[in-house]
Parts: sequence; structure tokens; C-alpha cells
Amino acid sequence: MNPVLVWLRRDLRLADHPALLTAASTGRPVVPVFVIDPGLWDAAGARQGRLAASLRSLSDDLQARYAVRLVIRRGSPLAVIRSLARELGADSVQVTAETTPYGRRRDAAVSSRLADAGVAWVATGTAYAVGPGTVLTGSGTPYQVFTPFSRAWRAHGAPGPAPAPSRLVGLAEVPSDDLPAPTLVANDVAVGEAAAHARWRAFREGALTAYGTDRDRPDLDGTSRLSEALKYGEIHPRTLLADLGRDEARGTPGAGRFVTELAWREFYADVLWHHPDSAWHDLRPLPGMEYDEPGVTFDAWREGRTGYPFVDAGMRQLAASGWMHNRVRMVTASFLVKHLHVWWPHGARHFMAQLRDGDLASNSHGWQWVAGTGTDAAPYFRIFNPVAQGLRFDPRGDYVRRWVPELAHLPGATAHEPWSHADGYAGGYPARIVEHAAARSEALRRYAVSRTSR
DNA sequence: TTTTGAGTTGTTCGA
DNA sequence: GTCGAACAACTCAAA
Repeated sequence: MNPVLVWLRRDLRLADHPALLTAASTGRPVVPVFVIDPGLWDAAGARQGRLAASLRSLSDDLQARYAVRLVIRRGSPLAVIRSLARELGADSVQVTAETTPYGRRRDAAVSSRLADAGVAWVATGTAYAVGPGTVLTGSGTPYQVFTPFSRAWRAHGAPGPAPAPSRLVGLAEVPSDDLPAPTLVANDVAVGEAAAHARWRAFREGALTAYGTDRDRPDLDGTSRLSEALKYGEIHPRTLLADLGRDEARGTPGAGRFVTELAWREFYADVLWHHPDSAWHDLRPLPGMEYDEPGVTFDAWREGRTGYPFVDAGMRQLAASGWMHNRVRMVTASFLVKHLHVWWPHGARHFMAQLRDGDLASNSHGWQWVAGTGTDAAPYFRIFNPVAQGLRFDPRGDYVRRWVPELAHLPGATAHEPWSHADGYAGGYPARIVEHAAARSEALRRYAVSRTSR
């Protein structure tokens, strides 16, 4: 019997995996393969070690549950997938459809080469509850605004989650490259499908109720911390939404808000689907906008020494742990764009290099929202005050002290304002690199220039 | 085709 | 200290 190849990418799980189920349902031997694509691997930055850990977990799960081995191959997927199919005599390749610009181009090339060799390409499902490109306005156009999208997306609904295949038969003796070495980092969350489900259960039973308010508090454990698991597909949003539907019916306060956050993830994937260039270019450019080239202040921002405690805490959390709280992502992004006047892709690239959960659609469009160049952009005059944001969302200063040791000697909220404290700089904390009011006025001036040249 | 209501996440200023 | 207004105009989505 010809085996079926299951090419895994952002779907490193066994449960609720339509492509894997489809492969299993053929009754033929299944060969799960992950291709380490040098082009992606080298650009993965902080995600290399995280991805490696996820692969190891999946490999263990496949072995334990089905006695099936995960095959690792290094090289260009264009060459690797076809040669593996030929090597094993596989006549079909099953995948979860990829929806990012690079993934779509790559899959188009691989599937067309497979077709030439008589190998079928079967794409089942995506990384989203509703496939990008599916939800359209009444006139058949893509949504440009989040709220109507989210209404239509909710109305569209998603199928319930499916179980893991009850049975999977592997193929003996398929040569495999070694798994890359996983790395752990500070403040890490557990890796793998079982850990993702455990985290989700704990979150539902705990922080979900207060999610509406606590989600904005970087000093608390108020979020699900599932961004990495979603990024690698260790758990699928369908699974989360099915549970959240029950929670909403039961009247759990934070459930609706969490659904909305998933809707944002799906919205941004949808926008990127319709506008692939928006990954690294303004969706709606600001004509005549003046940007500064990244220089010494950009370096200070990257390294967490801007002199603004909340910003620096975030940038250091990112560097040390590969993750940053969402509220702080907004504030640090706003600081780069509005206080340092740097074009958003410079910051977005840095985030993508450092984030273990780095997701192209969410990252690029989160930045574009801040910069006012995206869909549904923030009003130009909405400029975060980094100190006020810190005082509001880290009221006791715990978050700042945790990530900025030079401020650890300052009590409570004074950690947000070392300049107003006699020994505020005793720990060697740097002075502010720009003055807030002046930077704000300058940003307003530049946005005004752009508006008048429109 | 035209109209209309609405649009994640904020800050500052002055009464 | 509190509170409302101003900060703008534009585009979208649906009726």
C-alpha cells in the first residue's frame, strides 16, 4: 500500500487535526514529516529553540501513542517533499493549508511540482477557526474594519473539534535527520500539545473570569499565555472556541472577551491573506510622513534603556524570555513609532526576531494599528504616555522591578518615575533619551504634515 | 445610489 | 481633584 505523507508545519499536534485525520482515514501507512527549511529556519530567531522543543514533544507523542516516528528532513521543501514522496512511493501529501505570503508561494510551488510527478496534494483546514478569505461582506468584498468582521466571523461559526486519530500506522525504517536542539528560556511556558491543553484548562478554571480587566495587567498572570501554542498549532482555536461557547452559555464573564481576542487573530490573518504585501509595507501609507532612520535611540529601545521604566521592562522581558505582555507590546511599539519617529517595520522585524510566539499577521498588523497605517488604525492623536500607561497597568511597580533591576530599590509605583525620587538613579538606571511632551508634539506635527499632503 | 451610524486598547487641557 | 471636551476627518458596511 502506498503510504500517505503528512507534511506538518504550523500544526504540531495530534488532536483536532483534520489533515492528520484525513490521512488516517485512508487506512494506509502515514509518514509525518517536518521539513527544516533553511530559509525559514535562519529567519526564525528566538523561535528556533521553541520550535525544536515542540517538535520533540510531538515526536514523543507520536511514538507513545501510535509507535509512529516523526521524520525530520533538512532542506528546501521543493526538493525534499518530492524526493521523500518518491523515496517512499507516496502518492499523496496531506497538509494543513498555509495562509501566509511565503507559505502560499511555497505550497503552490511544491504542489505543482508534485502534480508533475503524479503525487496528489490535499490541503485540509488552516490554522484558523475560519479560513482566511472566507468571511466576506454582503457585497463579497473583504472586511476592512474589525467590528463588522468579528460579527460576521462569529455568525459564520466553526466546526467542533475532532479527536485525535484512534489509530495510525507508520512505516518502518524511514531515514530521518536529527531533531534540532530545543532551548528553554527564562519565564518559559511548558511546550507541547499536552501542556497547551493543561494551560488552557488551568486558565479556564482560573484567570478567565477576570480576563476582561486582568488581561491588561503585565504584573499579573492574567492571560492564557497560549500565543506560542497557537503559533505552532499545539492547540487549535476551534478547540478553544468550543469550550468558550460553553463558558459563554454559562455566563462566564471573561469568555466573550477571549473570543474577541481570537477574532483579532483571525481578522489579521484575513487581512494578510487579502494583502500579502502588508506584512512589511504600509497597508495605507501616510503620504509625506517623515520618519527617522534607526540610530542610537533605536538601539536604546531594543536594549531596554530608553529611561522609561515601563518601556524598558517590556523590551527586557522580550530579550530575556522571548515573550512580552500584549499591553506592553502596544506601549513599546507606540514609543518607537511616536516618540522615536521610526517606521514600524524596523520595530516589527525586531519583534519577529525575538518573539517565541512571533506570528507574521498579528505582529505586522498590530504594529500597523499602532502606526496608523493599517486597517482600522488608531487615531493619529492617540499617543501612549509611557509613564501613565505604567502607572495604570502596573500600579504597584512589580512588573518594572521584576525586569529592570536598577529600579528594584524603588518602592511601589515610584519605580515608574525614578526622576521624582531622591535616589531614583542610585541603581544606575539611564536617563530618559527623549522628553515625552516634546516627542509627542513632534509626532503630532509629523502626522499633521502627512494629513495635509493627503 | 445615497445615506447613515459607527469605528479596541488615549492624553491633555481647562473649567 | 474631577470631568467633559477636544484632538479630525475619513472610510467602511449595511440599509
